[in-house]
Amino acid sequence: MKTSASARSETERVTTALRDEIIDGIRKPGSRLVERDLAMDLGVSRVPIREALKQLASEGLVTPRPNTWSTVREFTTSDIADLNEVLSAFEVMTFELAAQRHTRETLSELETVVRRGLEFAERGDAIGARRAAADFHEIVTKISGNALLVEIGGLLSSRKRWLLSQHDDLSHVAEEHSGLFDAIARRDVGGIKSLVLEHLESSQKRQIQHNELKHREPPAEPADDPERFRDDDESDFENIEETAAS
Amino acid sequence: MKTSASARSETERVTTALRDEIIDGIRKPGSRLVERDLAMDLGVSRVPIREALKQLASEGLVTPRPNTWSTVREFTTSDIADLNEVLSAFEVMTFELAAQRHTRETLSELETVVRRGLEFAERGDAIGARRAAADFHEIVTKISGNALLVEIGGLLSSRKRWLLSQHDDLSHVAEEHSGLFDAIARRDVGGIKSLVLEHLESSQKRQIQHNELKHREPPAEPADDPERFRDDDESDFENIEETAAS
DNA sequence: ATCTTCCTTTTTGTATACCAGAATGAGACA
DNA sequence: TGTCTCATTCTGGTATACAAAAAGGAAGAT
Repeated sequence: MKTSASARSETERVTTALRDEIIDGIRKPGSRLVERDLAMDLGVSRVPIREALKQLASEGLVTPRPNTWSTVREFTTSDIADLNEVLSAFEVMTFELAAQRHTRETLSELETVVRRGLEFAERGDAIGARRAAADFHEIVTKISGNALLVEIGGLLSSRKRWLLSQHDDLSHVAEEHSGLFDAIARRDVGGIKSLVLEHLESSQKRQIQHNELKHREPPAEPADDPERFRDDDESDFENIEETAAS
Repeated sequence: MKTSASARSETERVTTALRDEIIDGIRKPGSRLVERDLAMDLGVSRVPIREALKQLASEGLVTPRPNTWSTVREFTTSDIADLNEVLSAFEVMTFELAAQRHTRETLSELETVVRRGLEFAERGDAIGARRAAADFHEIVTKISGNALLVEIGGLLSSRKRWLLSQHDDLSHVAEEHSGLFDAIARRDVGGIKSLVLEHLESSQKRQIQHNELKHREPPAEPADDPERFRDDDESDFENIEETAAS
């Protein structure tokens, strides 16, 4: 039961398990993540749990609070706006680089995934389509040839997966990926930017549309902030100034 | 002085200490980071050390290897190229947003730092100038108003500090920061991009100039990647490895 | 002399137990 | 009703132990 699959360490297994549970909505936003409980749940000691929680915190899926339990992150509309904003810069860059640097092999790998995505979408397999969509972006990042970009892509991948999990109409996504693939294939470095931005924008619209419908009930506090400013959570985050001293 | 009272946890203290030692070159690239030894060195148990190492690995300052010791990261020219590439997208976005979203208060805070940088540079205080330069970028990121951008900026900050530590002529940097500040102040969203790119480029030139070639081999893969050259000259001598450990 | 193979050492990964201190939550008190 | 106090709950950290994996070296084979 615990020896599920190809995982090299307990920490990794735990991290993967928790991440999936959070993204799949099994762990509700705002719910407590208590180390001892998780340790018993997953049949390991507190050590791997601690490391997993730290990792997931860095991926933005859990909200740690000093000296107390962590919680499953509650994404606000402003969080999502920030994410889309960042994505619009990073993805453009990634695709432009990929269009320049792809090779025969990497391109055919990408084509396979695009095809798979289209098939899944056509026959209504949301889970498969989502996986293909995530794979597509991951492979494009790899093709970009920039190791740091891959790293950042990995950091953002959980959030991206979360975004994808928020809307179920994946057919547009698959088609747009197909168009993006074509642009990469013909090395259309100049034209790919607008395609990427359109892709993000249309994806964004579907998020909002879908999001407003499933308005989750406040787990604790109805922290509704229509403004751009974040009200709560000013405590964590590295203190910017602090060490000034001089 | 160095260890100001602002450290909240052992892990944080350890992380800061190790990070500084690595960036300042006290810990040589490639040297071993053994948990038990570090624990004794820094007078703590293995747990904070482990967490610090994990953190620093995510910041790209240490290279972890499964089931063995970590090492201080050896930056290759390709690593630096990747970093500059990412930075050129990241910083442009950051500054464009900052130019749009700054307020009276944040602007004056920024001005203070710019002034400080100029003063330090003028009187040849490299350490102070470097700190001011790092602060400048950090504050601009904050002004951008995008929490995720701040997060990514934090992740990249160690690498940026490392870059800064590689060249000692900080007067250009301070002056360019002053120019960037002006552009932000006058909300010159259209014109700031070229300024940022120039800033990065000139900084990059000084890096190369100062940076003696110390390469390592890129991951074993035949570079089917003709566009891009990262000047591989021969060498890759049996690197110094952990000659010292002192 | 160089390449394998085997064995010892080193070091991490994980478990377990325990403690101090901070945050929480509930009850006492004004 | 509000706030103060205090027990409880958790985390952050220490210490210790042990299995498993990698590294390093030595013996043996070619």
